[in-house]
Amino acid sequence: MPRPTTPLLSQAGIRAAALEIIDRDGLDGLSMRKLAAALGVSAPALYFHYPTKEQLLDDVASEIIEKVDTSAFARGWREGLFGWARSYRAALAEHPNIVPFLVRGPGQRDASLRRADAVHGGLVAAGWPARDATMIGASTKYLVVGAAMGSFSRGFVDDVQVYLDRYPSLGDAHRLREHADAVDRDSFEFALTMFIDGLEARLSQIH
Amino acid sequence: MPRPTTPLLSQAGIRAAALEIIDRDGLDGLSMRKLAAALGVSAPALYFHYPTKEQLLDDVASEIIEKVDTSAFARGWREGLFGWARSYRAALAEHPNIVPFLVRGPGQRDASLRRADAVHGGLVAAGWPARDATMIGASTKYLVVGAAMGSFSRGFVDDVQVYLDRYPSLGDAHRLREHADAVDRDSFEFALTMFIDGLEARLSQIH
DNA sequence: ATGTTAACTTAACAGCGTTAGTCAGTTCAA
DNA sequence: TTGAACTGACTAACGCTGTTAAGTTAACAT
Repeated sequence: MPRPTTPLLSQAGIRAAALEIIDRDGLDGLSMRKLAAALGVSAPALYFHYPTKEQLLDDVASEIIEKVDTSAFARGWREGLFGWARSYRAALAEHPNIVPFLVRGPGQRDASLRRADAVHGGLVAAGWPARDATMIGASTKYLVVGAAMGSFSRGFVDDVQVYLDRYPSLGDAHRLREHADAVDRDSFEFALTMFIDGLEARLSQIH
Repeated sequence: MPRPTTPLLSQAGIRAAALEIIDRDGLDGLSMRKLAAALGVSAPALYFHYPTKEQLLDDVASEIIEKVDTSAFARGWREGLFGWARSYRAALAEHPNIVPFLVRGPGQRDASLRRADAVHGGLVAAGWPARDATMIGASTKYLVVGAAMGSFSRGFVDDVQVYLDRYPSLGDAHRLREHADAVDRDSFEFALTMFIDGLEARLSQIH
């Protein structure tokens, strides 16, 4: 079956199938052979569309970052920071399994750099010194990434037996997971609020 | 060469060699064969001492977490939080390459659970509501993990060409790296301070 | 009509974690 | 002192991985 009339593959289709597998089976659960099988094709066929697995994952990662919204800086630095952080976290929480990969290259991914620039610009425009703006951007990223890694880690306890053995009275792992998710979500909001409260006090000291 | 007079391998020796390789070649750079070669032994010999690579890494991770110090809570929650966070971050920054693995199981690793308990206890003893204490612990971990992932990411730019192509005027990648490290360190301190300042305001509201 | 490119195929390579089976040195019981 | 059991290594091999090479034919350009 050589050169079909209408192409079987496209970059977008490959990305979508890859992300689906990652969401379902984890980052390690994605192999080129499995991906090819899901697309009804042999593994080397993928290499006609993507030079390496790394490049493919990089594109998937960029697609996710592209959803992060920094527009809230139009309503002030406080709103901007909240909006960016929440949107960033939400984007990662939607695909927790890819986070460990996604976090590798935030320094070099274009979509990330554009957003970092927007954040920095929004902060400086609101009266923050450039050096503070850099640290605020980095700090917020720490919170987002840290929280995202938390929800990523959760995936490893689907191995629920570990918990059931330790807390035999619990019995319902679904509840446990939901609880952990809620703690993570609340803790993130908490951390973000405390951090921004601290920032506000500092800014009022500066001016 | 079967069963030598004095054993060639020990769990501690294997862990040390593994960590050395991880520090030098990255997490993906560690293979059982390479590790065995470094120890002057064949790969399957390792399986006599460790049942899986995962278990080995888990032990290495625990060894690192074991260095995290929570004793500063004896001097109050503020000092405790600062001390814990800094010690935690320092422990991870010493071996950035293992961080992505280390972060996988903080919920199940015993060394982590013990420290989480100490932190929670220290906060509650200082007058924080239990629910807040949980969120404070989680939030601080987010900052530490996020910052650690940042310094982990740095490893991927040893591929300096990426940067040199983009900023040809820079020319000295060593400087760039040091600069990034400094930004990370300062941003972490900044984030931690802002966060704890926010906490202090909140605690004074509670009481 | 012909040559080139495009999009797939199967076969294969080197490396991975891991298992099976073998073997000699050590330790302990009879 | 001998024999059995155990220990700590070995080589060979399995199935998996990302990736490359070579072959095949449909589609497109001249």
